[in-house]
Amino acid sequence: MTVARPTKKPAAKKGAPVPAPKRSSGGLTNSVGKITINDIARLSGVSKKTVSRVINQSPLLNAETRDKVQAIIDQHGYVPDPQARGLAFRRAFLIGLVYDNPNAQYVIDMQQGILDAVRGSGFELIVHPCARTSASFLTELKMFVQRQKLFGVVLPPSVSEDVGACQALADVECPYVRIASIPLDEPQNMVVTNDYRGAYEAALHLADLGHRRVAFISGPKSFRSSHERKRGFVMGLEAKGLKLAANMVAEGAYTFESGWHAARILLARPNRPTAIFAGNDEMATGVYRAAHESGLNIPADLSVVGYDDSSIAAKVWPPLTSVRLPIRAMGRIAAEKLLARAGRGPAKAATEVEVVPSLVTRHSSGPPSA
Amino acid sequence: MTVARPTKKPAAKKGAPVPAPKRSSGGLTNSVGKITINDIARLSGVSKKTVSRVINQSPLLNAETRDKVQAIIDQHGYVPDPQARGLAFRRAFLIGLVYDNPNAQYVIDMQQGILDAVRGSGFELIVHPCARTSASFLTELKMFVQRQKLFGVVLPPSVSEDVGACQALADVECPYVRIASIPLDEPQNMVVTNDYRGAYEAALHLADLGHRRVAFISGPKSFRSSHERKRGFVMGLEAKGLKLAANMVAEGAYTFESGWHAARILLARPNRPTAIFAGNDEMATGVYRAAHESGLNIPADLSVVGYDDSSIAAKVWPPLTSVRLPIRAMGRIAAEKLLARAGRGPAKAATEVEVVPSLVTRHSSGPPSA
DNA sequence: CTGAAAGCGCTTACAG
DNA sequence: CTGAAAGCGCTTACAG
Repeated sequence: MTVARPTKKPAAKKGAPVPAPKRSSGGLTNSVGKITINDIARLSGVSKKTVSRVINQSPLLNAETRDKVQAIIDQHGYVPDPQARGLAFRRAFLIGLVYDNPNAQYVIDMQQGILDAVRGSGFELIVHPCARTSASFLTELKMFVQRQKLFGVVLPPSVSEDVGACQALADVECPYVRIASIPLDEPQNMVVTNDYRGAYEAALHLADLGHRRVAFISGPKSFRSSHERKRGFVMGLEAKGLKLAANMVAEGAYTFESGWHAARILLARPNRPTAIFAGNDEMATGVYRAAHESGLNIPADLSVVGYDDSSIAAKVWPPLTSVRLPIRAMGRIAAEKLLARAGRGPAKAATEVEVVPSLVTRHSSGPPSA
Repeated sequence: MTVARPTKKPAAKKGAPVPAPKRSSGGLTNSVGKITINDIARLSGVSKKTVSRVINQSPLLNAETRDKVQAIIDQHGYVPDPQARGLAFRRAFLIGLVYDNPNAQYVIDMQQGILDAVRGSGFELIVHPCARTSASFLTELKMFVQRQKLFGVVLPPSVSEDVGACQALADVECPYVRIASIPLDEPQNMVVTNDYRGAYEAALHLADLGHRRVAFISGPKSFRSSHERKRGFVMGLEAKGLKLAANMVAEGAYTFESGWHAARILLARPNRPTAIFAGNDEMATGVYRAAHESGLNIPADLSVVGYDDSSIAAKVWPPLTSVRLPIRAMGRIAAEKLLARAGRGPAKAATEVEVVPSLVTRHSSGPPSA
């Protein structure tokens, strides 16, 4: 049977000892004609089932047998075919990233983090942007996950807050990890970002600088983080004996334009704020725009603090003070949790769940001039 | 055989006509117990091979038979298992995006474009960031592609310019499409971005505004686009009777910091430029920083033009004039070319290859004050 | 134009 | 602790 295959590999067929294959340059790429579990079985003189046991690290396996087979595997640089394995397992070795997030840097960082976690495990990352508001969102999500038989999916905000999506995934028995401000689910399904704390820090920072009249631009109500960041900010101010006045709050949509618009409104209020905390960096840059238009100097006339510490924060002028989230690490932890389900990866991944935001002080915040 | 499977689907077993399955809400998700090619074959009273012919749109097939089978397929919302299909085809239904690009928005847009192209085709996108400078780059690339049996890969700059990477892909017989400034390969393997033209436009724009003393910050020499953008800029200036002085050129690295540094050097030259064309937006924001530090007002004292029209362009102050590349469309075209290889997708995709950059005029460019 | 057999490369029961 | 058989859901020759 193997005979008929148009393999480019030399010899190595017909049982019996074979000369170690020429491992040219890299040593890992023994040309195109791929070596299979059957080859390894024959070469090590065991059944393919036993090779399979070695691959899957079955515990009930003679150490000697294991080592012998492993040696052959290493020698030939054999790697099992994920497709065939997936077909037999009825599950693909693919992690999905389902996102609905306008922040490109956030998504890219998260992708990197997931890939950090799967490196060397044979898993790969498949991306799936989506529109939560679309009528076919849930149907498409189910289709995607079912069809690809995904091993699991990572859900960053705001998909992570979508109850329907999580229910849909549960329906098709697809493991998921949600990344959100607060624990919305069992620990093994969560990475908590503690937005409350980040916003709390931002409040202390502004209060310590001497600001008394501060404003807040929230994200959309549909985002959990909007509420958490507001709550943390309010609590932080209170800890310093300050209050967030009702007319010092405006709702944005986590976009540049919405931040701009909201800031215009806040700056037009009688007794305008000397500092604005924006729910994310995108909106903070919108605040910059409004300040420029009003002839306000940052930070002399107006202090601005953002959230996310996205790549834009260091590039605007003046550089933006912002709350940093370890996004890449969050992606890594989320993927590790998924792998932990399969007994791969550290077991503690199932419980490690918290991530701590930290304030990065730059030049957009300073003492009030008045 | 099918009997033993713990399917949740009702009836529909044991040959013979069956009641149409309850297509609940969406109609597409008939629960977990997946329907297979065998079910369709039995239900339509043909062999599975014939069903396979319908799936793969075989031309030599009785129209009547085809319609009958297709009806059953539609009725049950049957979708072939990509894993099983891939195993038999010896090729996965996955498109890879192999990138080494620091611009997050660029990568995200490209991903979106690729997904635009594969929508409904059953293909999915798998992402693979890489480090071209890493010693194991080529080995890892080969491993990745071979192991996943990728259907094809899309290569944006600068991986697209890597001869070794293309050779490696050819070695493992993996189709690829390169996105680059100029035709580096056969048309079916290329999407050409015509950077020359975009830079030419930028030159005309600045010359028309009345600038005589203009400067250029190039990308790294290792990027083809660096040379093309410079060449186009020089030619554009020449068309207006201007020259790019040797001391008005600085080399950057397509990063914020490098743009900042290069601009400092250029602005310190005797008889400083009244306009700077940066090789990309990242570097243009660096120019902004340098201008701020020198107390130079944009555009009154210094005009700035960028390249890419990335999302940051509209958010900095003043909004940045930049050359726009239709990145999402580029991704779509690249993926279409890959699908065209399989007879899927429009045949013209094999030849359509050019993309046209366009200048987006904002407020960072104006007439020189002096 | 259509089908029965063998196979893609792996794993899951089931024996021993 | 190890193996022979059957199977995952599809397709490729090979017949007819």
